[in-house]
Amino acid sequence: MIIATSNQWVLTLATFRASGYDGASLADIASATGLGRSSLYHHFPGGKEEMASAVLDRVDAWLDANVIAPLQNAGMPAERLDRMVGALDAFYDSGRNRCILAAFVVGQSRQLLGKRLAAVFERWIAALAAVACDGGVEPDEARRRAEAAVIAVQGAVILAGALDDPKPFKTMLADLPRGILDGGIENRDKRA
Amino acid sequence: MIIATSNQWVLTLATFRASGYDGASLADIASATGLGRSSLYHHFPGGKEEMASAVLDRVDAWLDANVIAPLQNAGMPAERLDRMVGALDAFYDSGRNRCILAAFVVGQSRQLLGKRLAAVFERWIAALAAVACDGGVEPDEARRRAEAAVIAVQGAVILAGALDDPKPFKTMLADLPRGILDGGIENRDKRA
DNA sequence: GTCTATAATAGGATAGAC
DNA sequence: GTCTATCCTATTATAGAC
Repeated sequence: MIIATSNQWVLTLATFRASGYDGASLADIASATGLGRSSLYHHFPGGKEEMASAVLDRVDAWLDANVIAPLQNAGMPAERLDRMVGALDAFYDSGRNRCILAAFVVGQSRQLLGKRLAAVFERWIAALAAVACDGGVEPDEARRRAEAAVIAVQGAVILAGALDDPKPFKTMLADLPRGILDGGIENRDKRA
Repeated sequence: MIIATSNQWVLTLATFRASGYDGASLADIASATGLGRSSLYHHFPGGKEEMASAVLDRVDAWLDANVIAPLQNAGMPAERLDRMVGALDAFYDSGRNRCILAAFVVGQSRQLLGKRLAAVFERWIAALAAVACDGGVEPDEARRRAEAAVIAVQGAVILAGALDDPKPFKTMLADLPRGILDGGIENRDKRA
């Protein structure tokens, strides 16, 4: 299927990101990818639901390759976190893109994909908590900081989108490693 | 208009919150409020767009009365923040409800209401920053902490919704005042 | 694998009786 | 102020030619 072997899945992702599941019509997806509506059904007999699921498959794989794996690689905790930060900066275009996970938590897609969305967040949080543990943080506190980091990413994407200004997202990303390893941003205004 | 003078606007709000603007059909709103579709048009000749705008009016008023005003009232900064925390806990039902602002940032409602959504966030951030200033925080840092607090609320609602678990939201709310006044959560694991 | 054509339905909106 | 009936368009989905 073409969406699995070309960049067209990125265009489909962009459509769902901007419009949500309910707001993205097949005409929108057809227009974004350059395919006819019938061609979409050839690749995804299950219709829009299968398209959204396929996009989530790709996002899942992207997260594994660009977030989970780098967090688990060798290196100092701070270096591993920096790799994740770089990947997130690209994925969200420094805050100019919405989050597909947040978009899918609303409306019909919540019923269709809710379980998978929870699993994605759980995996991300677990990988972040493991890095915090490697950095010497107690397990319970590591989990709290990992949740806080994921919360910060999601919230910053919302705020940057609402204000139409990437700054809050950039600030959040810059503070993220310290939040995991030092437990806060208490030293930010004292740094060089 | 009945939605402005009864609790039916809350039911309309709930529909938009759960389904987003594009996902909430007039049949859904009619069913939630108990009104027929034509009755809705009697109150809102502008259709769904006007209904969403009216809901946002009410949310705006709710924010003024329950968040902005308490933050500006007399009292210690910590007490003012606690009042906001209590209001947010009720509004989001301890994390079981989605955020209408986040829902409206996606899809068609973004085009319709984007400017107003930005204004709501700006007002909220400004009020929080003022409290931080009253607590002795420098203006630039106060603004950063205020943004971080709003980000935390938005992100925690997303995560709690995705995990179908209110815990991340409750943890976030408990840490919010410290984040504003102390600049982080560095003392959480040391508290009683 | 992509297209045109077309069905079938859902959604937004209006008219007019009561 | 609410209802029934209706219109129109958008949307999902399918059939079948190429």
